Amino acid sequence: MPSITRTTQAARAKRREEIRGRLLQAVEQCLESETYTDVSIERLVRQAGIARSTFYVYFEDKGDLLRALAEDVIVAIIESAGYWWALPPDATKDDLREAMERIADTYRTHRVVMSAVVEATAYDERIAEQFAVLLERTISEVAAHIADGQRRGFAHDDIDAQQTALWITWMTERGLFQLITPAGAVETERLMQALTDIVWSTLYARTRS
Amino acid sequence: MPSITRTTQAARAKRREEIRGRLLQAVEQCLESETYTDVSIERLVRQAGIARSTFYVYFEDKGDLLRALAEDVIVAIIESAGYWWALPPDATKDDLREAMERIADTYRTHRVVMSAVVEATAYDERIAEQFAVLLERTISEVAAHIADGQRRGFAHDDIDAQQTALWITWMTERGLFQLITPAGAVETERLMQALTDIVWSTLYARTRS
DNA sequence: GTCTCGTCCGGACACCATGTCCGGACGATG
DNA sequence: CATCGTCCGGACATGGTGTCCGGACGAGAC
Repeated sequence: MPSITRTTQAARAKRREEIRGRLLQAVEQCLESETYTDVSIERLVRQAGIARSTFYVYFEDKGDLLRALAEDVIVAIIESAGYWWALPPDATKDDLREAMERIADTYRTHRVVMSAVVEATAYDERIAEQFAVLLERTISEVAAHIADGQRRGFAHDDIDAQQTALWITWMTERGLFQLITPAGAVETERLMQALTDIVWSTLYARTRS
Repeated sequence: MPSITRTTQAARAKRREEIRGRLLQAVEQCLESETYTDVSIERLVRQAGIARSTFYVYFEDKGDLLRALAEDVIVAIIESAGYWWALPPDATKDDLREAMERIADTYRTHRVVMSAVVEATAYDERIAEQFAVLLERTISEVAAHIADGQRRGFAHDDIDAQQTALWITWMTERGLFQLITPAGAVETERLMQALTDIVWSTLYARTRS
């Protein structure tokens, strides 16, 4: 007879979550000192203190683990980006800058995972797909924001909402990645101001004067 | 006694170039049907019709081969981008669009190699370095163009030339990559028009009226 | 107290790609 | 015919991956 007490199941689930959490934590630690590509499952499980064979009980492969890690981060980014399109029609340039900086902060907070995701996106199809969802979601939100602004008169009506949304999203994503890259000895404040200026002059400038 | 006739040396060099060329050609062919990461040296040399051991006489590794391939392409891109900052002070928006489209054409022409380079940049340090040179070179050219325009009155003087150049370059690079990516069922014309609009309203718009 | 179940460990295995090395073949030169 | 440069083919060590299995162990079941 299988032992299916409620308490047993709960205990099992808890233990499962505990080990799963150890793995997620371990990969973040590994990513502090190594590139995602360079992280081997061997070192990963040693860091987590579990057997290599056990790893495959929890995740298909390294990519699966990263996808699990990325999910929460992507949600956080989408949420923080929401402050932009929630801006009121009469928002000032400073309001826009603050919204942009909020997104940048989220990127910085999750810098380790985001770097790995961008890296893996280059050659792991499934991660690329997941990342594409983030991009597409953002693009459609930006496009909707522009179209809404055009109807309500706070955005230029002679621009192509869809295509402009593409470029602005690509630009922002790429720039934020540069922001969290080790090589980037960038001056964050001036950088974010410049991004704000570009978006402002592209979308709103001529409707305020 | 070693045989070092002039004709011998010339013949040897020619043969060397011939094999080297076969390898460069083979990798381009492989990249038509496979990702850069998925290309194995085994298949590569089979495609080129040489022995695997011979490969290592010509290149250190796969990355070395790609770097060799990328060099020419990068030169071509820098050259085509030059048409932008060579635009006269009284250039129209259409002139700008044509300059942008020229860059896009170059990207498309070298789509196979550029895709591989962007992919490899994610995890191959030395290729990343090479790609960074392209970016930095472009950024400084754009920055110089903006600064020049500010002095001569054809560009907005209330923008940060350096930081704006960063964003515009990142945006363009990322967008052009999307343009050559298989997933991108993008409408090229509208897309390039939108890029032109963004750059125009950011840099020049208020100086012409 | 013993049985059984779920779970994890440790190790073995086959597999694959990489980079190095070497002996043999071959052609061109002196 | 000896020599040199070059390429081929194959062997080898290395290191990572994903799968599999026997054994251990704790916690309920009876």
